[in-house]
Amino acid sequence: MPELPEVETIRLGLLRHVCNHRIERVEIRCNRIVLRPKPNELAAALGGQSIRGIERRGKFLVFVFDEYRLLVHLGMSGQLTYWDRSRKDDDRFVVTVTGLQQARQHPVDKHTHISFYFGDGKAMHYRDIRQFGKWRLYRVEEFHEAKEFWQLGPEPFGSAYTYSNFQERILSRKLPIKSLLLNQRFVAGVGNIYADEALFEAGIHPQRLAHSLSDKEKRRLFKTIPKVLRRGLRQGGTSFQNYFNADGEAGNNQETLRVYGREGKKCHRCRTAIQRIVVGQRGTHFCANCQPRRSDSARRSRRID
DNA sequence: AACCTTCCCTGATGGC
DNA sequence: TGCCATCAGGGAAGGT
Repeated sequence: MPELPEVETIRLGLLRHVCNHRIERVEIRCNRIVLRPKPNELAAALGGQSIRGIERRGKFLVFVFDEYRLLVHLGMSGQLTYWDRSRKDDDRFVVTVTGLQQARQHPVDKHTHISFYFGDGKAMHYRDIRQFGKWRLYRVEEFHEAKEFWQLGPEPFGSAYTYSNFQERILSRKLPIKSLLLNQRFVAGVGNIYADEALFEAGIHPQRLAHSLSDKEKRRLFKTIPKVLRRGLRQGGTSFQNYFNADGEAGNNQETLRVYGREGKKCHRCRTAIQRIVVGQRGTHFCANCQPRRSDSARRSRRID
């Protein structure tokens, strides 16, 4: 489940390896991955092109070519890794246990759907077990048609991420705050893990309706979103199942998580058992003591009563 | 418009 | 040991 920190980590790793590399040949083996234009057309377009840069917006990677922009969304289990003939493949790549395992570079297997071959024994492989990833190639002059990209909300580390805008767009929303956080048009790059973590840090119950948050709570949430994302980025991302960086190595952020994946374990802050519920069809983890169902102000007025 | 549900997919897991 | 049902989840599409 690559979210902003994972996608950014992959971007930085790939950039080191493939920037200004010329693609000699594109091999596309998938038949189900959402990919536009069709495989042979996409392969033909990118053959001979050089990767001028790699950018990121939310969970999208943008490969920059002279005449094209390639949007890649890794979905649930997409992996982009660099391959170099002079480095040894690692047959431990297929991971069955979560945690600290290292993947390293892997040979093409049945889940490796797309490969860029750069020549001289170098390549970039796209592997995607659940096939929820999406690839979309645009000519530069048609890139403005990429709705899913241009409709993204503000980048949490960018200048467009301001509190006045943030609170304004929460006001009228009557869905659980957790669901709003997962909406990429609200804030770009937040997924299930970091949504739970940000709500914990802000002390807000995930089922609280967005419009019911007090100004204090909104301010806390506004701050904790970039905070937990930055921490994830510093740790090289969260490796639970399928995330590995461009060199096939796991991240370390799973060890700093306060609630995600910690059902039944003790809250680091108050030692209450972490609970798991379902909100908007997504597994949601929280501490019932640190994240009360009632807002601060509601509890105050209740006390006055 | 906003919100909710269903669906896509494979591997891990647990019950029997 | 094996078989089968269930679960995980980002986001598009369809329904209310």
